[in-house]
Amino acid sequence: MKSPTELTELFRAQGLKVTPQRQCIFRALHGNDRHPTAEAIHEQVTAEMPTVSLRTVYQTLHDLADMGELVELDLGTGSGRFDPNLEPHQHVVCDGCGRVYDVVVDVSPIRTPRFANGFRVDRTEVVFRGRCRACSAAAGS
Amino acid sequence: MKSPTELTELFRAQGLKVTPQRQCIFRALHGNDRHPTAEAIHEQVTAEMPTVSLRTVYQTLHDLADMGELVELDLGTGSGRFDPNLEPHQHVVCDGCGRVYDVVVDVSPIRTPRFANGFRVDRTEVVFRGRCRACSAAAGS
DNA sequence: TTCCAATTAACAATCATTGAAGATTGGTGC
DNA sequence: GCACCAATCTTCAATGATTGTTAATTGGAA
Repeated sequence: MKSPTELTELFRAQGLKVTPQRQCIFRALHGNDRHPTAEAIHEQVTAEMPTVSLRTVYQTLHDLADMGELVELDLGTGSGRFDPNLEPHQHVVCDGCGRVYDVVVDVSPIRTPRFANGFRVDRTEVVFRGRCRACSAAAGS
Repeated sequence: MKSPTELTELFRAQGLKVTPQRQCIFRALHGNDRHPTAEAIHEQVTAEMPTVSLRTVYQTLHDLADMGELVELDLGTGSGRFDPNLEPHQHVVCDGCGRVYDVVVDVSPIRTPRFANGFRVDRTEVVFRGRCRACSAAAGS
């Protein structure tokens, strides 16, 4: 994702308004590697601007995703997550607490299958699932 | 997933009751490679037994998943899906219609990363996303 | 046939997300 | 600076998937 300053310019260039709410959301996302949910961003934003609605957060998050500045993730943790990291990378998901971490692994050795039925593969996702140390200890086993 | 007959024995052996509802659900799942949602199974089941509730379908599906006879999938298509195919395989998901297909690809060349933070990886999922022929045509591009 | 724990159906409730509508406000043009 | 209008905001209702609760029903062992 671009920096808040660059996003401001980008929004203006597209005829979109740069509201204080949006700027606050930009800041909450910038450099955020926690794969936040809309709810998480909303909490962070309302700490600074208590009146911002969850609806506005969803709206802006989707706007950014549509512009390609964010990637929306559905990793089966119950709610959508937003990733400002646009570099090629994979995700590690804890089955216990749902936390998501980044990893960079070379997935090029996976040969993309070709399908007789004309399915066109756009992208290959690799997800590593397991338990973080804390959840591993908590769950026993 | 085991056959309906084997599941009947398995349930009895575990002190669980084998009701007509459950047997009907077993049959709906047996050999089903469509990665059905609970809703889809419910439709199939009510065609035969109109009074079976969606709640019962969810319950039985989760019971089977807990017993390891089904794998619950969350592929970001809006609702959970259930896969009776217990062989190692991967999924192909259409971004347009949400349909899910199976593929077998060798994922062994992916080296499971080791983490300094003690994260223990249990399994590696590979998902191919794109569009089936019909959705590809419909979306243009 | 009896009996009880397991199961069921019905219904309310939850959670994440989206739709709608009226009030507010960036920011361009004067 | 000021007016104006489309873009944006908040509020609140609605949706869809899933789960909790409870009272009634029913497998299947004794």
